[in-house]
Amino acid sequence: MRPGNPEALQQPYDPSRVEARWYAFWEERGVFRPESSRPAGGGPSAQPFVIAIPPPNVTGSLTMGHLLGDSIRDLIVRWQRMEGRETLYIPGMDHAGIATQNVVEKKLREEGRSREQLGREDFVREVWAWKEQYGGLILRQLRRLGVTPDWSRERFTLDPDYSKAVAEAFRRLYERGLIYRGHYIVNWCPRCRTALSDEEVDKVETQGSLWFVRYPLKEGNASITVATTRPETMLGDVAVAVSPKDKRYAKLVGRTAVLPLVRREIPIIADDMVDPKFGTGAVKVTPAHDVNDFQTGKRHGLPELIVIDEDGRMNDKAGDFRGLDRFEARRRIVEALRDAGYLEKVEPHTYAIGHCSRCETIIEPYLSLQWFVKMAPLAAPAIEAARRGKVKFFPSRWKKVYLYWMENIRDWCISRQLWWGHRIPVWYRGDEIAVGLEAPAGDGWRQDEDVLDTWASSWLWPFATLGWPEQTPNLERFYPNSLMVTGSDIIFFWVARMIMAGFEFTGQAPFPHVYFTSIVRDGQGRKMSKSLGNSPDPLEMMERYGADAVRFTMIYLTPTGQDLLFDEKRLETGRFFANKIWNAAKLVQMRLGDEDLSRVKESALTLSLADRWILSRFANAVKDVTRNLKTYRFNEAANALYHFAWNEYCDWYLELAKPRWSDDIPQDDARAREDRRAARWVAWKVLDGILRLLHPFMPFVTEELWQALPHDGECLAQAAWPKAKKAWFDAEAERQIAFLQELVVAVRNLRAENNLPPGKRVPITVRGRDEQLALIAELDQPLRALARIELLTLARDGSRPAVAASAVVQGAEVFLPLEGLKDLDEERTRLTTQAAKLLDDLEGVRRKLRNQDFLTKARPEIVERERQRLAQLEETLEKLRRAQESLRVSAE
RNA sequence: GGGCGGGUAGCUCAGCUGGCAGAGCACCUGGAUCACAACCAGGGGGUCACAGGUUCAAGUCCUGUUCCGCCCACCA
Repeated sequence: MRPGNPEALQQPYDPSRVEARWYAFWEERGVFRPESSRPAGGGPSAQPFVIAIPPPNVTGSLTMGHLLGDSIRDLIVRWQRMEGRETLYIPGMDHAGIATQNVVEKKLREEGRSREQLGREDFVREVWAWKEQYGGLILRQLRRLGVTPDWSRERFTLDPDYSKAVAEAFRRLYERGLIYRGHYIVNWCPRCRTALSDEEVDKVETQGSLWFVRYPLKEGNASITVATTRPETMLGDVAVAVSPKDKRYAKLVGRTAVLPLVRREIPIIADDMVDPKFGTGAVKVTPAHDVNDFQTGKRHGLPELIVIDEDGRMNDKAGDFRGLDRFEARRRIVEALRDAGYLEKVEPHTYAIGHCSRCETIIEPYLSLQWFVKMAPLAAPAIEAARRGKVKFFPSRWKKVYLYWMENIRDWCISRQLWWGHRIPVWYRGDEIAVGLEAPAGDGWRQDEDVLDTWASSWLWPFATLGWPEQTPNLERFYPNSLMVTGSDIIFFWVARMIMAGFEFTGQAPFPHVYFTSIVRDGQGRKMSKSLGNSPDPLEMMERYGADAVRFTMIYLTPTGQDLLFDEKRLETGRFFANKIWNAAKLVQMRLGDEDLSRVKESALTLSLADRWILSRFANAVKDVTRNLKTYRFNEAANALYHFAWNEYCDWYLELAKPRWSDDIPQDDARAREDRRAARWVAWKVLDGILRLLHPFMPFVTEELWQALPHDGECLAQAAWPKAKKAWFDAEAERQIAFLQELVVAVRNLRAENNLPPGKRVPITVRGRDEQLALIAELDQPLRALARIELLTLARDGSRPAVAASAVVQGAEVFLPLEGLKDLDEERTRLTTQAAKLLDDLEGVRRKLRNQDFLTKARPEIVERERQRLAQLEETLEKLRRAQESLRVSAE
């Protein structure tokens, strides 16, 4: 097929022109639909490749973190598609309960309205309106990045179908007795005014105080002193506890203390939870405001006295302190205790305080009626799966983190006191309870007021997006998914729970592999965040450097299993690389001639040494890139491709090819014309291969170039992934070209070290073995160009220039005459330094080879290699010395 | 308190199965050579955190120390 794009390749490369044009082209062709990559006649053995996007928050916009994750996912998706697998990439969004409600409430506040004013129904309507108008920005941004999910399958976690799945999951768990409702201490955010799961609480080490407060006994003058970090909760104290083993307090157990300030009488009890070594060994017990105390209270049948309300203010039970914010109350209470002589002392104390992961407000342990999922039964198969390798983590160390969490799992509080989300599918009528999405028949049913934790819907993502609970053809074909790619920061929130849900609801793991991406940090290693303002705007990055450059660079930079320290300047790597490929393609296009190379058979060509070399290197690159993709070493894959394309194909092959495809080749020189044809074909073939390999990294520029060159097929995005042809591997050609490369480098080096301008052509004499001289003769022309040689003399023996700089390459001597130069000191110094280094190396090798243990114990090929190295070093040194000698002589 | 990861060139990091320490950026020198100055050519730069050990051989494996980062954790 002839070039599809007649437009000349512009220069320099301008990503914005190219990137605007291809997305619609792919979309129109249906490239993103799984059917488009379904292999013809693909039987049941042809396993599809399925991956789901971690649904971004509907409120979200693209961050640098997304840029990495989405680049990696699309890299894999495009690669798998080119491998010929039926490929499905499922897009969608998360309704993100708290986050979204917060955003809309904030907007209302700015408008002087509130959700309470609106009421539940209108508020929810308001959020939907917001979603339609502003939501999903992130998905539109993903198009700019060039990612290719099947948009026709986009899902939202609040879609009717999805909501059905969520309610059904709840119902099944309820029927199995894995869901219960009860009064327990939960993590409460007084600002969001909702319960949270343990995972939604960030613990922050904080320098606080330990207050020692004296509680007088009811009878006598004695007292007992407790230590507390939260004096304000003393208003809710219902007991003082000591360790049953603690002799100091043994005779106080059973007696009654009087709570200071409020003068309430409370018992002194013994309980094992008390550590006699901490504080005074006596603990105030506040069942309504502390998890431990709650359990102690249950054990001893103590009342639960709530003194802080859901806004974090002291309530009516708090007497004089009622209405105060909890921290203000703390100050006042400490003050009052001090004034009344109850405060014994204050010690500095460091401890971890929980903060709301959404709004940073300090969490209040709060006694309330909530819904919970019993997790241990769900964890069991998920633990088993990880242990047996049914689910594998990359990097593997996450397995340990996952298992530790799973094995110590606690029940999950899933009710949220919000309005935006899946309303809990439970209905009440008097003492009756019914579970289901719809109200049961009959009057008087009232639905639970709360909604579900967002993660209690997204944990169904891998199968609810495919139609579960219905046994749809999609579910049948595309479940389980093939891979999950996400950040390790949501391993517990989401990954672990998806695995549990997979087993619980579908009887199998939702995916066999989980790849965790790097966390993107700024140059100083700080996590990128909106509040710090240290995250560059991804859209701006794409405008400035191109989406291709951003994608490539992020992948090129991401270390396996390590954080990624991002610096905008690094994006130049990708931009320059795109430009390099662009220019290489321009050169090749200019030199291809009129023949349609995509129809030329390799077998009809006579390949030169350089051709065989680059095809061999290309086969190696294909192997390398593919292997690194398979093992999730994406940076290595990018690296291998970068270096092959730039340092081998561009730096050497194209240079070697240039003289061969000159326009000046006479009509009647059949051999030269044949050779030109081979060079054209190989240059095109390898470039075509590079574009294919590079396409998943840089989809836009590669599609543009591929279309502009001879190509087979209509669309690079649907072209086949290159194969490393066995016949192309050619160790001999690689060895031979390596020699010539060393030779060229040696000449350039001699020139530079002796201050000869790089442009000046110099006469060079090479003395070496027949084979070496033959090789040089074979590539005579390109060598002259590469090393800027004007006259290349090959000498098997004796003859050498009288005054010359010299180097030794694999035993061959290279001479560069220095007759015209007065000062030979530079060359002398150079030779001396080189000889000294050589001598060092030589000594090392000799020491090794003198070592009997090395000779007997090292693998034979290692010993052999050292022997050869010794011989070569000796030969080189010898020749270097002769060169030194000749310079000395000539100086006299 | 428990666990995990890291410390390699000025900076950011590769280094996979133990076998001649690497890349990009930065720096220095030279260069308008007809794909590319977003380029090309050449160069300097290392106590592989520290201390032991295993091994013929250690950046790589083991032990300890130290510094940095992260995660988990109901001592009030």
